[in-house]
Amino acid sequence: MTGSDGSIKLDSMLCFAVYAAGHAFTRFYKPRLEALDLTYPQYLVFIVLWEQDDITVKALGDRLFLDSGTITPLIKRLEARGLVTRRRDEDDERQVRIRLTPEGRALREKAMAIPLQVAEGTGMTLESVERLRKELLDLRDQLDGGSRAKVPD
Amino acid sequence: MTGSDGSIKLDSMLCFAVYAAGHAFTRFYKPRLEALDLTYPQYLVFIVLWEQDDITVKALGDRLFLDSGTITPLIKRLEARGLVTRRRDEDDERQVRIRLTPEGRALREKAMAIPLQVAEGTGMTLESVERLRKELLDLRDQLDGGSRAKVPD
DNA sequence: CATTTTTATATTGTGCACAATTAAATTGTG
DNA sequence: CACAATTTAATTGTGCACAATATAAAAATG
Repeated sequence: MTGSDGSIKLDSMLCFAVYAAGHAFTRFYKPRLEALDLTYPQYLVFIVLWEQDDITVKALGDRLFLDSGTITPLIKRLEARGLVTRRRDEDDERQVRIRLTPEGRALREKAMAIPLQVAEGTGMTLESVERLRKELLDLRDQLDGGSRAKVPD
Repeated sequence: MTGSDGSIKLDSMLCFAVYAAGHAFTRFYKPRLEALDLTYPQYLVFIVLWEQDDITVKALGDRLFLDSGTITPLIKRLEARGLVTRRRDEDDERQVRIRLTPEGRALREKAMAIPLQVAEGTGMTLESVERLRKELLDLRDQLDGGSRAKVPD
């Protein structure tokens, strides 16, 4: 992270490598998501909804590590396009449940081609992808779990 | 990336691991950058400027993989706070050169403590940090270099 | 050397991302 | 049960991130 003189070196910083790789992924996805007319974060929301329909804003946020300030407007844009519906839970009116419309469900077919393109785009083997993914998962847990994980209060 | 039924699984996607780790880093840096009153992207700009002062907007963008649409307003905010100056290059008036003010240069002292905190925050050895960093660098190059690197036009 | 082409920066508009705040519903507690 | 504390979403405001476009300067071309 620092040179021998104590200076901070961009090229040796892990955070910058993560930051730049993230942008590269977004750029890579952009043309592939144009057929679906989705942004990358919107695509992630659909992946969650295709896995589990009828989910609350809270659960969606927990899954994607995003809060309502990000999710609410994103979902409203999808709702305006008729891809999802938003409805208050009848038993707990604090919660808003997100559901796929038939149109939103149908997007899944168009999306099926993308994972292969991404796999090819990374130029990595399935094994090295899996290893890297796991390392990043541990890193994330370390960074926002911190010491709490080891010493619970 | 996909399950045996062809479904897309968030938990097996490398892109999401990168995305989530990036947000975790930003969250991790936030309280540490409060003493400098800088955002994470602003901090990256200063790291470049501390390495090489008197740099053009273009060169800064190349270094951080950002375009003028991102950098120009960011720099203007730093200029408004008296941390940097912007001036057209005399020999090539298309270019704008960014320079540190004494105040901007002084921030470096306050920043020196951060790298160690981050190193501790990751909970990783220097070797594994370096290995992961390099893998992400290759991934980034693959993703936005693509096949062009091998077959130039 | 006039004209095209390229390069560098700025601007506008859209969409995240998140802190801080607000509002409403639910849960916990005396 | 009353009332405090917690939970869930939405809202407001700030700051990236980037596509598309505009503008001006410099370089390339015939």
